[in-house]
Amino acid sequence: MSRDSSQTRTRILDAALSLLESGDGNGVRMADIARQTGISRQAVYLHFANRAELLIAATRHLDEIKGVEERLAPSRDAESGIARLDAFIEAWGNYIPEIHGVAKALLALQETDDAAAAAWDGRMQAVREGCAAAIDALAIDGVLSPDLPRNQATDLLWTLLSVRNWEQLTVECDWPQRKYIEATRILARRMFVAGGVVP
Amino acid sequence: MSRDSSQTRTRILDAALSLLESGDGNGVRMADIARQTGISRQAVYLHFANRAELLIAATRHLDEIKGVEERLAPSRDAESGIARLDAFIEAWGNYIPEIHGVAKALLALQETDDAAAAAWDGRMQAVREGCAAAIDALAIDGVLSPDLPRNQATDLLWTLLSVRNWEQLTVECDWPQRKYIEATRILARRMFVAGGVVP
DNA sequence: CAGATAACTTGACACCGTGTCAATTGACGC
DNA sequence: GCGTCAATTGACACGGTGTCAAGTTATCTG
Repeated sequence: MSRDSSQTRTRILDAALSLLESGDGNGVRMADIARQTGISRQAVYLHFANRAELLIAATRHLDEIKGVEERLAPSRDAESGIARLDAFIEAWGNYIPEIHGVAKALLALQETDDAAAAAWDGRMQAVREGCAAAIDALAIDGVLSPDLPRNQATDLLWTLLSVRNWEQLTVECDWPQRKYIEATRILARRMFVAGGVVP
Repeated sequence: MSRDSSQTRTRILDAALSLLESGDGNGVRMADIARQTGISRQAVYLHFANRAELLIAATRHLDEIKGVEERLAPSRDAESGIARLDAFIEAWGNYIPEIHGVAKALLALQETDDAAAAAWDGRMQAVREGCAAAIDALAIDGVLSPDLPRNQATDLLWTLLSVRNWEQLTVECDWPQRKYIEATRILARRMFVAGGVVP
């Protein structure tokens, strides 16, 4: 079974991910991925039509490996709205560093490639739904800050939790991951919870 | 004086800016800029060593045209810390849309080009200083939220005011500019002002 | 066992955008 | 007239993506 197509496919994806995670993420060429996989550059094109498609598949592959779904379960099971907000921030905020390499590559591709833009957009919409659910949970509890319409609050939370913001605070400003989570949680509480309760 | 070098230089910069402002900002090639200027592609290279240098010069040129300094004056002249924070958010927040095209191009270049990265970093450090001054003004007034060290508060405000966040809220979420300013101001107040006063 | 099938290889090539080089033109001042 | 300098034309190298064609090798099937 050394000639199994789907096996080579996952080998390519694994190779791509390892290169994207280590390294800057931007300088990963098709030839690099091929070399890392141990096949010819052209063979990569037998499995993926182009670079964008490969990167998109890589993010899906990464999600499977990392298990996003299970990570988000606690936030869905939270009892109160505030607990849900906290759990979501914690789950997503701690997920970002693990996907950062791939995210950055996809983010860079976004400007020039429609497929990549669509793929990234899809993933971000999923995050947005998580934000919306958290905001809704606050609203149901009656603790959502009254001056903010739900969808606006969702937009804001979503923006707050962007990969770029994580990048700026941890990479640029050298914050440890814990502090990032802490600050984001406080910021969200003060912004979205009526009365601005601080833990 | 039709053969004045510096005059052609500014014509190139003007052309580059007009292309960057309209259009996506990313798909602006050297040939496009040359055509828009009305000269040959090679002539552009007589004035700028490479694309990065041209874009950097374009941002400086833009700052001159738009007059950043004058815009920031009100925030420096503010009486109270809170007034200063508000004025700074307003000044910078309303400046972003005007520089957005160039900013985006420079931001995209950042990953691959060191000079572009340095140029962008320089501008962002200037913004950071504005943030630091606003936070300091709050601290002097004794109204800075006590659980936040000054430099951390500065990092946070700086992140809040990033071009990416503006982009996400206005372009992605379709917020009108006014609402962006409003929400950012509220967010900043609740986060940084002790007691979380809302205007 | 023959032969089809599919994965993969090698090598060449087109395309695009950046940047470089050389030879030439034309306006200007001295 | 001569040098200078902006600018032009045209060619070309480079790097990265994507394509194409021909050949190899292993596995399944009749």
